[in-house]
Amino acid sequence: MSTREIRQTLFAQFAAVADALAHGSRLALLELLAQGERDVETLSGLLGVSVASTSQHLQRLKHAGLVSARRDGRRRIYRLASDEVSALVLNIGKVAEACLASVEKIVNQQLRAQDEWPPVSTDELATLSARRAVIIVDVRPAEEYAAAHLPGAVNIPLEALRRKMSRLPREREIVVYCRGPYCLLALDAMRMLRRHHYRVRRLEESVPDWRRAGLPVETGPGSVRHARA
Amino acid sequence: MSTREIRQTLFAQFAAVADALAHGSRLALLELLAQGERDVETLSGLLGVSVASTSQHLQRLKHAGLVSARRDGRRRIYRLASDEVSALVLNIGKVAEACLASVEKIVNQQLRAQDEWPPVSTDELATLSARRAVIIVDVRPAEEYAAAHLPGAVNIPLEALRRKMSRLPREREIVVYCRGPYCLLALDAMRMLRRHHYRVRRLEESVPDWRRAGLPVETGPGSVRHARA
DNA sequence: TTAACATTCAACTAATAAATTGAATATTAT
DNA sequence: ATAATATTCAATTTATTAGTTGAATGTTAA
Repeated sequence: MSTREIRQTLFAQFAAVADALAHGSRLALLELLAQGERDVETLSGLLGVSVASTSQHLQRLKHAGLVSARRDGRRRIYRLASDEVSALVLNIGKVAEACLASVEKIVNQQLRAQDEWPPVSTDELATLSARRAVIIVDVRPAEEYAAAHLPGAVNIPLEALRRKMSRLPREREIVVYCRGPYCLLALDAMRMLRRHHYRVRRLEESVPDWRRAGLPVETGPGSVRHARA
Repeated sequence: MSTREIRQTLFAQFAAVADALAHGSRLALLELLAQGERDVETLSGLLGVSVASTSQHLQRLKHAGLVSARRDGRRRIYRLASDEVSALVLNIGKVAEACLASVEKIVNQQLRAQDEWPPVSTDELATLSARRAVIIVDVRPAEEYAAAHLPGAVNIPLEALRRKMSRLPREREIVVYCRGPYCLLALDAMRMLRRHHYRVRRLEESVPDWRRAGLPVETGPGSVRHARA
């Protein structure tokens, strides 16, 4: 195999990975799978895309090696091949922000502008959390919280927030997080909490980043105490 | 603009970036442009792809915001929009290595296997270089060396190496580098030097990484002394 | 065994992409 | 002005892709 052939083969394979990423739905699927494994129908629902279409996108991702699948009864459960994949998706987002004016505009006007205060950094959160100065709220769906969440975080899915908000004390600052910087759940939560005069900031990092950084995550469902009306 | 629309727009734009990367020739173009700006004809020659095709690939990259172009006389000079783009290309390579068995095999058998000793790390090189324990050899073409090279490196393009090798002292260890981990120039150089009983290792990082890490690079052509027969 | 279910497969349509060719454009040199 | 040059544009062919529909597969529950 000549030097030239090796180079061409390598870059062609890299291109195959990029090709697998080259569709909005597939990127959204990877963002979801970064939170934990899921079956096809659930993904289809969360995405708002037909089951057949979702299945085919998942198969393309699998063919590119970015996800793997296993059977569980009559369901097929897909999972990310590696946390590196979600880092790659974030990297694409970062480059898109840097290189595409249209993206930069959306991010600044629609996402960043909601943040009256700058997002909390991972380091800062560690400090605040250690001296119990903040309440960490995970606003993702219960399944994703159960798969992995930040140590000490409580789970209040966005859809339940209005109902359960009253349990949150107003004295302590609240830090919300969701699936990552391009997930909008935390922004919606922040807006809602601010309207009710909570002090709330956002954590940009999320579980996949946290785990990739070698920091510990907790697993298991939210407490029954919180889940009761 | 609804939350859902924002999310879909964002991911669609991210997908456009991935789409721009989804071709072997375009990834190879980005690797070349990461070394410094270049005109279309030169890129076409280095790539071994027709001028028209090269031009069209460059335009797609430009449309995605990954490169920019300026005129210089009758030439059109393309350059990377940001060093982040070359980091993204490396990230894709890394994920491809982790996720695609075929890539992992090629990298291990064809690239890594050539390294009898592990590559030099950036930190190690800094130490070795500070006490003049090594000679750093940049085996890229002269234009790329001139655009930016590691401090203290001498330029011996691979094609000139056989002729100029004798100038290298055998007492000191040699560290070679080229365009990055997926460029094969340094490997060829290493093989050639080892056949002539030089002690030689490889630096995996390259100029774009070096610069992105905030380390200083030098510019300017190689010395006349070295260029003379 | 049969029915119900989750997922995949196969076939189809419409849209998009890659490479090639020759013409068109813009800049410099004569 | 005119010729030469570097690049882009336009048109073409061929191949690939996304989404839809309905049938096929494989698993569990009745």
